[in-house]
Amino acid sequence: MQAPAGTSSITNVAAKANVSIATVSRVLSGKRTKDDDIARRVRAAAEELNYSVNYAASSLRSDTSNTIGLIIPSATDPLSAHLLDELEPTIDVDSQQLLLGIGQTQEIQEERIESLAARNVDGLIIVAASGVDLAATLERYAQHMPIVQVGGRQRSFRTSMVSIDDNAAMEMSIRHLASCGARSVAYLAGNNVSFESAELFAMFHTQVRSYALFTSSEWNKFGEASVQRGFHCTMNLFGNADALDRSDPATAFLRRPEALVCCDDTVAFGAMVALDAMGLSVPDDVRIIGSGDSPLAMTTMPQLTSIRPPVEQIVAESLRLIAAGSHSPAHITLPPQLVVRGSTQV
Amino acid sequence: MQAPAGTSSITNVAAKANVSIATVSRVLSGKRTKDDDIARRVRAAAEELNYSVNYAASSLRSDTSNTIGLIIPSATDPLSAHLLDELEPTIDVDSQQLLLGIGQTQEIQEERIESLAARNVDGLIIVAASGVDLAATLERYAQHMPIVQVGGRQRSFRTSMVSIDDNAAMEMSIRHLASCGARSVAYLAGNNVSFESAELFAMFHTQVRSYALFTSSEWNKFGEASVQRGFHCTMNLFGNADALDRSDPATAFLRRPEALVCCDDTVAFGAMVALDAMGLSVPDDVRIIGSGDSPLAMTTMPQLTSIRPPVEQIVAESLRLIAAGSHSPAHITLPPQLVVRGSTQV
DNA sequence: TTGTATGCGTTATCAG
DNA sequence: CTGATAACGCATACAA
Repeated sequence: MQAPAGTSSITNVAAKANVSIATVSRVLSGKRTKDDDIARRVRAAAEELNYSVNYAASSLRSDTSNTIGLIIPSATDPLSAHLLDELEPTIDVDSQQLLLGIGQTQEIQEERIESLAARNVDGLIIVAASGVDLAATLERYAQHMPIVQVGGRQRSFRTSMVSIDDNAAMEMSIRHLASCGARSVAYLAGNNVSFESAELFAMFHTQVRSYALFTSSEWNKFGEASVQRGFHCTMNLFGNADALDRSDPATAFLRRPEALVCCDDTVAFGAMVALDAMGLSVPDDVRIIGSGDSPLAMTTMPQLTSIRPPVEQIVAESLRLIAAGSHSPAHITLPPQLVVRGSTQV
Repeated sequence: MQAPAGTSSITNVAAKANVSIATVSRVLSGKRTKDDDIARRVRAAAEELNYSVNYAASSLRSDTSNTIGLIIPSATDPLSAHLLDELEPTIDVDSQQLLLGIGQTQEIQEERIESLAARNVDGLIIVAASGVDLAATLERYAQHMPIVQVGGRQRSFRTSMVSIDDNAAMEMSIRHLASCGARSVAYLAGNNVSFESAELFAMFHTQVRSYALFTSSEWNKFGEASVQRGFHCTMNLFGNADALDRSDPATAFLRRPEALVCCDDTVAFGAMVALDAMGLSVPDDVRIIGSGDSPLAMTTMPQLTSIRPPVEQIVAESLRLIAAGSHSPAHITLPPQLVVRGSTQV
């Protein structure tokens, strides 16, 4: 029967191994290189007593909490959920732990930053909620702990930033659509309050021109990321085009898009439902690209081509920057991956 | 300019307020009732110095970490995500923090339990991954900290349990379908390796009989929770029934179900796509009920009726049990809610 | 009610 | 490399 953790302290281990507590501390924390009889005795004693360090004491003395903080807007936010799933197993290997804060608003996110800073986390990773600017608050803490912002645009020279290259994603998307034979394309863009959406909207037009595709100002709308929005936008786009098509099939692609770029997978789902309802075929009549690579993207018919955020690299880079400390902030931009599936290819 | 947290300790506050550190500690921790000049001076000094307690020291001294642990199988698991979003703001109000562990397998979940126990969390909430039995591991720690298991079936008299009354959900579902005019019903059940699925399968049949509905053993299948599974099962169920229907419309409901109960919303999504593809109408021809009340349930056409887990109550009860301590474990079963939407009602 | 003094378990320092 | 000891910041028993 094992003794429960917390029952025994370093003193018990020291006694059992016939060494001083200092030696036990050194052996178990790896600050002692040799692997002689003493080291073995200490490890054996610790094992037998089921000893594990008291983190409170360790943290108090060494001023490092073996804890990293993560702040996200919501666990139902796909990017945040993926980050969580990727981050947790990655950090736990070297016996660190994850302290989580969740908040959608500027006020709550700032509150969480302060809470986690008060906990003396060894590093802080933040996914800012849409429309929230944390630069001022973060700068106040940047000298005391490494801070990594994931996504977003606010630039600070005191905090690190790991962001996703959405422009590259747009380029990849348009290039792919062109190579699939699409001659015209529409963009169901994100919410227009955000600067990012506007920038992507411009990038869309740049790339469309660059690949000599056609688009129309009437096709491209800002809006929320929901299935319903995708459905309604698509119904409006294609709803009364059928009659026109018959007039001249050769120029039909000028009256309705042969491809849809969606700001989000859910929008793409709605679009696919609408196209199905109108008897249009994906990908033969219309090619569709989503964004986020949600698990559901693989479960539609056909499966949805989607932009996958580089979560593994984001996590790896964030942890690297945190390990590097707060005195070497860096701004890193990572390209996402275009996962090609049936919605753009036969 | 505010001084960053962690710069000043209780000693600084005591000096500035002209009192002893003991008094500061008592005032700030609320163990001193009066609100006289001393209390005001202390609070003012703390505010001015932007003081916040050193949790490591506090934890070491008082043997309580002001931290509660949560272990979930994955952040992309809908129930876990909802739990996170509900739990985090609820606990943070009294300045506790959330330590998160994620693991899909027995081994990893046990590892997380041990890690969090070593961190001396004030309480542990666990969503066991499907097919994982943590009873043995949990019992080892149950005397040292309050443990609440959410969902699942393993019963232990040392740990608390808050579970969802799936049987009640099934009863509500079948009753609702009967009241909507369905005469026959099929069940796209969950994975058959789990005891819960088998029990629910039995409950389905009991309720179907109780409401005098018809079902067929060929209709009801175990399977995974995915859109594709829902799609294929539904295609098989209805695919070749059209020809038969014309033979005798009065008994058509014996050859194909007029309602579908799905173990998961994703399965229901797949079923809706399949029905749409076959030209069958929801809810006129077939009524559909999902489970989980995922955000996407509101974005289908028509919107999906679904079983919503009582997340708010789960969180409230879990925290109550943790506050009550480890010496009063309880088993609580909470009824879910049937959210009626367009997929079962016109 | 207030202040003084002790100890929580660990790591850092320093002398051997 | 090892051991003895100080110090981390706080909460609390105890004395005033």
